[in-house]
Amino acid sequence: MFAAERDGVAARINSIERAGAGALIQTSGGRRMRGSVAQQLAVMILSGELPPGHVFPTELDYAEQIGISRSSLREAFRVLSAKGLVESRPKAGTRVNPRRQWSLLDPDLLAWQFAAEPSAKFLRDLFELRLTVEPNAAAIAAARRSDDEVEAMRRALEKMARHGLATEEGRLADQQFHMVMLEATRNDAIIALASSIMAAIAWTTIYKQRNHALKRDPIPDHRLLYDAFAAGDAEAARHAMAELIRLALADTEMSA
Amino acid sequence: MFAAERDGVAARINSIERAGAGALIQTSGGRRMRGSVAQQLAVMILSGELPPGHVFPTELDYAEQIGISRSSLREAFRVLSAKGLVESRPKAGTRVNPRRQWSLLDPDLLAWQFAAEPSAKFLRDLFELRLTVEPNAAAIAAARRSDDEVEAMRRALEKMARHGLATEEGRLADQQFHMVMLEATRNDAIIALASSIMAAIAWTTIYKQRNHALKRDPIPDHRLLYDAFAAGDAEAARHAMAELIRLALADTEMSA
DNA sequence: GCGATAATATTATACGATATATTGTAGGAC
DNA sequence: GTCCTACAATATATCGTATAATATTATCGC
Repeated sequence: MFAAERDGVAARINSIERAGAGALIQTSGGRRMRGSVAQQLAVMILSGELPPGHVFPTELDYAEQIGISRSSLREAFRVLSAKGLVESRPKAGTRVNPRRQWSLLDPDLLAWQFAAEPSAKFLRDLFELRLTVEPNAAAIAAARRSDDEVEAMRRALEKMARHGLATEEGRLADQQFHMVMLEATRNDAIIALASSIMAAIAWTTIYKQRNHALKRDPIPDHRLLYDAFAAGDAEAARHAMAELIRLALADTEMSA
Repeated sequence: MFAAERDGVAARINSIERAGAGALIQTSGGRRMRGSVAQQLAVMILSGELPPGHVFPTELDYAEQIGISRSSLREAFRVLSAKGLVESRPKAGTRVNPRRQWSLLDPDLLAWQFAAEPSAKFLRDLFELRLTVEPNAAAIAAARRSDDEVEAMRRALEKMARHGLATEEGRLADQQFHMVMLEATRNDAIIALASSIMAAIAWTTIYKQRNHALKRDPIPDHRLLYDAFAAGDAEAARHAMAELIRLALADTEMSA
């Protein structure tokens, strides 16, 4: 009832990557309570405004400074700490961790990165990781898929072709297409990784697409992948997925 | 000063995967404060004792029930929420999320999984992910490595050969060997992923090895990988890394 | 100058009170 | 009879303060 009122795109992405990560995502919509401290702090850290080694003021001071209670600030710090961004120690204060300890692939961190215009370098890194993981995942999936999954992908592909990626329904079908394939790997680790990266990258592709619509027709790549998947041809699936990702990368770079 | 007093192995692993993830890890050493609620709850959820959909008692009741303050319980819930394990909503209470929303690759979650004897299925999934990611990472690294990194890996390999994997120093050198290679990829996303998985898997291999020491000599595999890396031969590096992981998998399965 | 010890600042935890949001229910309109 | 609207109950969200634990820092003694 209220989710539908929000920006459809943002709401959907959120629901894909995490049906609701507590108060933080909820407030990211814009209005609602005045919290969202964790997100704001995270963005400041990720953007480099608060560099590694930076020590925050004491909890009491900082809470007053940003106008929230100490309890709320502490809970925000706990969230950031859980994602490896900061670390709190008695007497020493709370400080920003070195980048190496950040959980960069955490769904929330990914979302927050993209909320603050990710660096081109990081985007390339993500695509390189996709190019590393997903073709192999497609090969595994093709070898293990069930007939039900083939059918589910066929339906998703059909819906995608009917609506096109310019519509909400079409993009949803696209996500479903990839999600079914991921689940066919029967590998929870791969599913967790690929789904969050995909959701994060969907952010950019979608919001870039607002300016100038995608010219290329994405259906042929997907159909090739589907055919390999349906045939259970692992190598063909690997190749088709790699090609699909390369095209997606080219699309985002072209529009950058 | 205090870290050295703890169990060397556990302390090192912790420091590798995250130099100190707040109070939670600290308490996992055994003593210290009576918190560690987040870890205990996480283990219960990961082990299936608290299945998805389970709703916790109200914060007031539950805090009293487990003997901590409501503030502490809330902070613990925030940590779990940040990792996608639970979700809290006014009036509805705090409930366990469906597995699909768990951040399985989070360093802490991995550590906690392994603390509670991970399922064989999950271990296989992780190795399959490693087999997907790391060979390609090795290939990328070989293409981009600097001479300094070759030198650093040579030293690590040498130290590893001198001490053997039965010693603390030898295992540390092993970790360094792999870490240098990962950093040579220049890809933050790949580094974040592979390092946390490696750290998690080191848990099992180490503690299994306490029972019956590893018979196989790991140096030859590593030397092959090093040679490919030093020569900048991407394909050879890919192949060597895949072989190395397969052997590691065979070791853990043999001892299982 | 160095080491042990005490002082101190800051986080960690605890507790009670208030604000706020969501859900479930009841009531009314069509 | 079904749907929508308004309201109330309840649980989380936030707040403010007090106490305990602890790591750093400084001081004192050797």
